[in-house]
Amino acid sequence: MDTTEELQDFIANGHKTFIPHVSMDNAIFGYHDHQLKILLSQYKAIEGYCLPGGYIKRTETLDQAAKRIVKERTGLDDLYLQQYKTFGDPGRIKWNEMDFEKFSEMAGVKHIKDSWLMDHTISIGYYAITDFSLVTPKSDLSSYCEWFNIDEVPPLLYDHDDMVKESLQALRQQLYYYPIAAKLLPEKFTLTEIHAVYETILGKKLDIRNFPKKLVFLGLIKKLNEKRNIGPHRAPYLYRFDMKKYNKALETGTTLT
Amino acid sequence: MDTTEELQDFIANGHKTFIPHVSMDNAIFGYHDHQLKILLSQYKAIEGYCLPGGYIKRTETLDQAAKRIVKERTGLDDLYLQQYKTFGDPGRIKWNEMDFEKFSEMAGVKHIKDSWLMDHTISIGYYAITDFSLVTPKSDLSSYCEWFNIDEVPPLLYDHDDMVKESLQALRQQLYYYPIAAKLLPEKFTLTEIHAVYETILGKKLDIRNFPKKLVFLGLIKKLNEKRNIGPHRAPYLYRFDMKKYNKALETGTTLT
DNA sequence: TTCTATTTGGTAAAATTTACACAATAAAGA
DNA sequence: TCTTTATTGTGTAAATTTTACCAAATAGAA
Repeated sequence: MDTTEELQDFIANGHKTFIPHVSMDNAIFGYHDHQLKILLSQYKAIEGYCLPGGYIKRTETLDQAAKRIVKERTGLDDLYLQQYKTFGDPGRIKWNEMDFEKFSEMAGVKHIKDSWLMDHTISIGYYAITDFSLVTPKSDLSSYCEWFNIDEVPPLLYDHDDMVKESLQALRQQLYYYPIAAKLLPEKFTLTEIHAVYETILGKKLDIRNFPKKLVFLGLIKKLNEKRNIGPHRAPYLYRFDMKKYNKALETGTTLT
Repeated sequence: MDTTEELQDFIANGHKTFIPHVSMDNAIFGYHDHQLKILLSQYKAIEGYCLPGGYIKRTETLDQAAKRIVKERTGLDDLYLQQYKTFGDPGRIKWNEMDFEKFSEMAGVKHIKDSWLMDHTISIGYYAITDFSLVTPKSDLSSYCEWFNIDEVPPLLYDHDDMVKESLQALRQQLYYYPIAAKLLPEKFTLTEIHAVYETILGKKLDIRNFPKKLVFLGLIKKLNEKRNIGPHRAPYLYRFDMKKYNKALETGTTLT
């Protein structure tokens, strides 16, 4: 939403387009060159950071909603997306009087408290991950948006600390099963690059010599007959993901380490 | 709900107590003596089976809601409960004219279609598991409830086939990490008994001699200085779960097979 | 006392994971 | 052209874990 009119219409009539009482908050992770970040947004009316979120259209699937909301913030279409948990404890959103006042003022709407937005709302959690160098976070009328290093995330509003913790846990687990790294690397990549993806996301060291063995043995990545010349030293071979093998491994349940 | 009055009040005023647009459907699994079953319910007004479900009170947490809904059907308090996925695709619930008519008639309410119940509703999925020999399924005014063998589940209404599939998958995965078997066995049990739990839930054979090794090695179960005399053959030792070790294993991420 | 049915302990083989060292080589600089 | 530098590629032995089995132990029935 970029104009006050749109926002006012959303407050007055959004419940006709969107499912009331149900929201979606997305943990959008970004990886690039040994760094893991997460996208946080800050409402202009309310002090503090939270995960970027939105509402679900009555006509779209949950996956579509997640994709749309993530695209609104990142401009990207092709990220790895996964539902991980739904949050709905009573009192998960706590606004004080000043929050209401500021929001009322910002939106130019009087009876905010009576709005469909202010009734008890659960939140479906998705996480996403992409290369953050491809993204210019998009702010809108009511919030700024910005990347934070994963170990420099400030305390967040509502139950969003939980969300970050649980989504990161889900991401780390699923890195072993799903071709997540494929969305974070160019089509052809070196072993050093994919090694860095795993080390950074998992937050621990992995032996560079042993790391590729199983990946190659299972056929999940394939060595190409090409090298990349990147400096005064031996040139690394390039590799590529084999999605067919990955899907087969998913079915049979074979897993890395 | 056991009376027509209660049902009518629920239809007219339920949205004040419960969160509208949000429901909960529970895959309640039952294990006993090599058998895995699931609890299905059949509306009296509507043809076909589905998972037992309910709505979430505005004052309770999601876990509390799941516990309450499961208790309504099983009478039990102490089952293993876990959220696994939320479902919310448009058109997930399809009622035809006859369904509306029958339900109207059963409830004695005219304008069912205008009710809060009939608006687009998402469903939070929990699964539960317990010993089915402890349970007498409770039916109520609008539905019967009954155990089905897991491999004899008929096609279900709505998106509930998906729910069974995904919840079973989650159960099987989590059996490796969480002390689920502890809720399915007496406090003291034999290796043969716990072996049967794993084989039955996972749906595959596990070598009886190798099976206990890791469980015992990790200290998750502890051998007692007691035997149980059950027939004309060597008496098996009894074992007990060590919950402290289990929780420690959960934190450090050690896993079975 | 013998027999039956089941449990238990143990061990060798196979598979997987871990630890670790040095040769190969692209290109920058002399 | 040769040397130097920084990184990548390959291989193997050791340690650990998993798998596949056999034979002894034993409670109670016959």
